[in-house]
Amino acid sequence: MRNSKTTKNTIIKESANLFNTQGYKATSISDITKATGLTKGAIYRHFESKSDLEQEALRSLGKLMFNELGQSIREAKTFQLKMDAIFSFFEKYMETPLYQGGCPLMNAAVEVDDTNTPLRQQAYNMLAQLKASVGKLLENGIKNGQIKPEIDPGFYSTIIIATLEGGIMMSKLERNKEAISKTILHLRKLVTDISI
Amino acid sequence: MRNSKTTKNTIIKESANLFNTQGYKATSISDITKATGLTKGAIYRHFESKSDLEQEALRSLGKLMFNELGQSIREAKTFQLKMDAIFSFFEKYMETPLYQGGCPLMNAAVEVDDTNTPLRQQAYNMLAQLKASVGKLLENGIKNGQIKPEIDPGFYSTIIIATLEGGIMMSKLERNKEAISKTILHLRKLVTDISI
DNA sequence: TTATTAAGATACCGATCGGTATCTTTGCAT
DNA sequence: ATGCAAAGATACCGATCGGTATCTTAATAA
Repeated sequence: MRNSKTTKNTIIKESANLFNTQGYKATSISDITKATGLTKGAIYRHFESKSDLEQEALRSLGKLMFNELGQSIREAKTFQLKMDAIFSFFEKYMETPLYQGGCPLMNAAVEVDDTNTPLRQQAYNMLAQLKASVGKLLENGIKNGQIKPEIDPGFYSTIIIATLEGGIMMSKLERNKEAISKTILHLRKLVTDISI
Repeated sequence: MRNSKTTKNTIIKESANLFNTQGYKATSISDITKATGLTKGAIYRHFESKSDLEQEALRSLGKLMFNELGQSIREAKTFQLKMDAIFSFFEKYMETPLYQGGCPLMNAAVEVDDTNTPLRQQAYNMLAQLKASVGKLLENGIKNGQIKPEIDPGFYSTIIIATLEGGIMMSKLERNKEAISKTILHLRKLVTDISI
């Protein structure tokens, strides 16, 4: 019947775009009806509440992000190339057609960090997953003798993510790639420094 | 008459706290009446619109930030100590009584970066000012023979700010100082590296 | 002491918020 | 072709939004 799954996905995609650009609280169901061409009644048939939709939207953005990131990493064969893949992924945040509004992790994190909502827990989990991914890469780099064994994966994954996210924030505000490009240049040097 | 200036300052301070924790759009005038004990009529006697109040609140947060930062820097006498002053200032963001909700620059930036509001321009100016401050410090360090002359102040000020802001975002989300402490440890090493 | 005037309170405005009860339409199984 | 169940539209709910007109209260100058 007017394919339920398809429309649900449409709602998630359109609302994810709105949430990620305007913010979660600042985006109304009315905004989503305009973006989807559906009515409020139709939307509430697929989602229990706005909070429910927010969570599904962020989950969708997270999947998009980690799928793309994971694929890029998998395709790169050496440690240095895998790190490069991460860097170019984040550099493309400024113009990626994957989703608009910048990094979904940062957007959600800054909006909800002072709350105790399901969305906050979700953002927290996204950050943990990202840290684990980068950390795992560094661990493997050590195992394979590509990185100096004395480096701490937990430490460097934090440094790398913080630098990237900060660079994205600055580039989004300045509306050019300067900041993110500089931070990535710096991180490439960092990777060289810890490489054998 | 019931000191106008004092009440205006109260409104700015209380609303700044709310804006910086809950977000600008997510904070209603009603929230501000509850926080100040004043009525809507009283608030609108001092501010033309909510947007006006938002701008004055962010301006107030910016002043607080730059005054405190500027004083810490002025009190430190060597380049390395001045950089240290910046780092400890940002490390204290997690628990400072100066204001709640984390870095006002990042909070405003992430909320408004996809808009074309006066608030966005204000956040942009704050970032420019912060970059200029750190850049100036690096320039002086070169002049005084404390930093290697080949380093680019614009480059390093971007790196330093991005890393700090990213660290704050992570620490706010994780609700502990781990991330910001790690990023600062990394930046201290960076400062050592570019020092003579 | 009183007149003046600014500060603050009260009561309201239309619009929009998230949400829902109910009706209509559509696609599919029979 | 027809009955049925699911998808979507319509019309509404009370609450709250930003904002304002008007009234009351209080500080000050005379």
